Amino acid sequence: MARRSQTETAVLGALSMQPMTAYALREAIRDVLGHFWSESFGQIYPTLNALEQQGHVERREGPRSGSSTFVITDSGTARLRELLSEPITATPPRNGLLLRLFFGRTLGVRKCRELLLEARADAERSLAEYDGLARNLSVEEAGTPDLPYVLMTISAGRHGTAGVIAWVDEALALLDGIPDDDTADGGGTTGDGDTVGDTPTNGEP
Amino acid sequence: MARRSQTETAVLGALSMQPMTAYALREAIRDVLGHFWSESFGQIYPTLNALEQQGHVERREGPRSGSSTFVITDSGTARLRELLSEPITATPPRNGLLLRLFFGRTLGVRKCRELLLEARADAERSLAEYDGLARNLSVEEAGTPDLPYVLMTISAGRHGTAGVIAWVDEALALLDGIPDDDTADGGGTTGDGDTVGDTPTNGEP
DNA sequence: GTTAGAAATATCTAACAGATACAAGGAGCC
DNA sequence: GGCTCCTTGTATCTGTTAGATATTTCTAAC
Repeated sequence: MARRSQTETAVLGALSMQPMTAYALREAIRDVLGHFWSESFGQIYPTLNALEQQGHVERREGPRSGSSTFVITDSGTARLRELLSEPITATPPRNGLLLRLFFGRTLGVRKCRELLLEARADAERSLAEYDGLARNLSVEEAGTPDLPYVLMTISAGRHGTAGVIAWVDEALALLDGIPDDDTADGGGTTGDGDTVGDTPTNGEP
Repeated sequence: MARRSQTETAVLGALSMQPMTAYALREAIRDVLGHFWSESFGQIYPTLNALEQQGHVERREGPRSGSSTFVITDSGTARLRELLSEPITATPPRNGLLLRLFFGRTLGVRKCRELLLEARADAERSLAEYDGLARNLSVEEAGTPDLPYVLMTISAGRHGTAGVIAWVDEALALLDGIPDDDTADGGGTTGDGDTVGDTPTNGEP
């Protein structure tokens, strides 16, 4: 049945926790699911209209004139259960950091090192964030039936990030084994323009 | 300058290693960069045409009539270096597994456990793949200047996958702490249809 | 020699991200 | 009061991308 809209699942899921306006929906998805999911306005509005037509959500009077709050219906809840049970559509990978490192010989050792250090700093920042979040929620939301599921997703983030940190250190060690002059930009302080232009690709007789 | 086509970078990068037809390009991207990058035909052909017009690649006689092999030019190499130096455009996260687990109370404990076990099986499979790949390349490509960079990207896959495995075990432990009857589908052996339809959402007096 | 499949080119649709435009109401400021 | 800025809120448009699909030619098996 071709390609399914993933947005539908996220929207129904968010509405299953609380009725909201489209705007609040985006905020909720960004703030709560943000570590592993994202939606844009361009998707949310058409999806809400479609869901309304199918009777999966209902439009109610919003907090101000011209605004509407959306409420999930029984058929919407059933639909959500259905969507959650569908096989996972894997999103094709697109890791800009790894793409740059793969062509690291063209990019140059120095820039690779910078990218790696930056990645580690990012990872350490979000690791602290995950830890704080988990600690807070465990206290504030203790006993909530959703808590273990939420903690699961946070744990996923934590482990992923820890993996990144471990990897960066290994990658930096690998980088240290490469002579600087083997690159397109061997650490020259001026931008570039001297060593650039050839890299004979191969020359083993 | 708004949103840049990431495809351009991957295409130029692949052509920087070897001249290829568009078809071979897709194959190479899938097989070599597949662990962290993906491209589709729908992107590759227009991108090649644009790159040709800009003089970054040249079209040569292909291996059969009507087919063409693309060769990167000097200006293309320079362009690649430029693109690699651009700031990384982060792809918005979209993890279908975590989305399902987050709404795990709606999905049901049993299905969550299935998803987690499946994820671990996948992870173990690709972990073995990464290890084998790293071992092979270290021998076969020993001394190639690109080797350390390739090993870096493989190491990233390894660490990420190892993180998934560690996480799954933690998540399964969390799941075990949830009583089965707290869910929408408490382990009934028949598909569904009996317990489905309400879930009073809360009922603690 | 005919057919099965791989190599190869090409296009179309739907999904999606991000930017942007716009309106209305509240908060602070002069 | 009038001004501006910020937040809430709705809505659309463009460019990017994934994946499906149609079509042709070459190769190899039968």
